[in-house]
Amino acid sequence: MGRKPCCDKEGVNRGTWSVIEDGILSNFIKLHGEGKWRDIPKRAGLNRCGKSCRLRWLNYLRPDIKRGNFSEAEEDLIIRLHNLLGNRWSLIAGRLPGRTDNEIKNFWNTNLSKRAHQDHPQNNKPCHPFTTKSPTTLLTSAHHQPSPVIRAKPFRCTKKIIFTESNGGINSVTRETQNNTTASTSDTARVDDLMGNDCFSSYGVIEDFDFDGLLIPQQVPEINIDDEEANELKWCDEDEANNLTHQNWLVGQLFESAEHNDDVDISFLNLQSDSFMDLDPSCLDGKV
DNA sequence: AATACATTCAACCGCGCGGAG
DNA sequence: ACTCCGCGCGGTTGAATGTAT
Repeated sequence: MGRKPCCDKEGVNRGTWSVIEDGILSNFIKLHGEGKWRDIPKRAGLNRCGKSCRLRWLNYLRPDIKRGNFSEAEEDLIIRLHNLLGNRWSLIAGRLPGRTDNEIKNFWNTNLSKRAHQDHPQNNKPCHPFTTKSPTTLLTSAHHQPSPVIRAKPFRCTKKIIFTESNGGINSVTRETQNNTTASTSDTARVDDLMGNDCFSSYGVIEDFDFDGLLIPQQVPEINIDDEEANELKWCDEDEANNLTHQNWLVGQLFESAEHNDDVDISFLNLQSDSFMDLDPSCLDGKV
């Protein structure tokens, strides 16, 4: 049985939206709100597909859309986030208020991807799949190939505590992520947790992982963490990080899975090259 | 001025996911 | 456990526009 089409394509307007159609859709959504996209064309009196209405509203008609050229700060953030997340445009757009995933995707494809290719011609591949190499191999190869892209993969952990810097003080945010926890977080929220509003400027400590000291002392020996902190992963701002390690390797990311709140993703951040590298899950088998 | 070619970006398309029943 | 449905996502297309010849 085939998939039911989103609408009857016969006799439905397609292509560029007219000013009148924009006005009808805007007014309808302002009055009745978003959602039920399949019903909106009929209710609003538009001869359009519901999907087309949704796209037009989200990408163009929403009042909070920011139009115009991307600033340097926005470009920089897009590049960093693309490094981290790959082609997950909706997630990237979630970090850029007023920008849509479609706009960012177009901007990347027409501008930034070319620049990235010029800067690192060997790294123009799309987001690579999660590797099965050993962590040691990963660390070694990452030094030679400084800009791999991570694909987040979940790891199970038992608990984490994150401290975030805010308004000059330290606010603590505690979350217990044990098996069968039902709390959920969006992808955007988890990126917020990890990156802060200023992208890598936050300071935090993540602790109580059942990693048995696997990661820090053995796989990232350059990091100055003593035995008592063997189960503690740190992430800091760049100045702090440069003071911490001669080779500028630092555990940089921990992702809470949106689907499984008891899982996290781990990657390493190379602060010299701003590149990320993920960790082979097999090394954690039986450890977590 | 006319034409060809390149670039941009709004819009479309198909697929996958999650919730409801 | 299964199907159906609505929604959102990422890849792709093609019309509009810009630039070169």
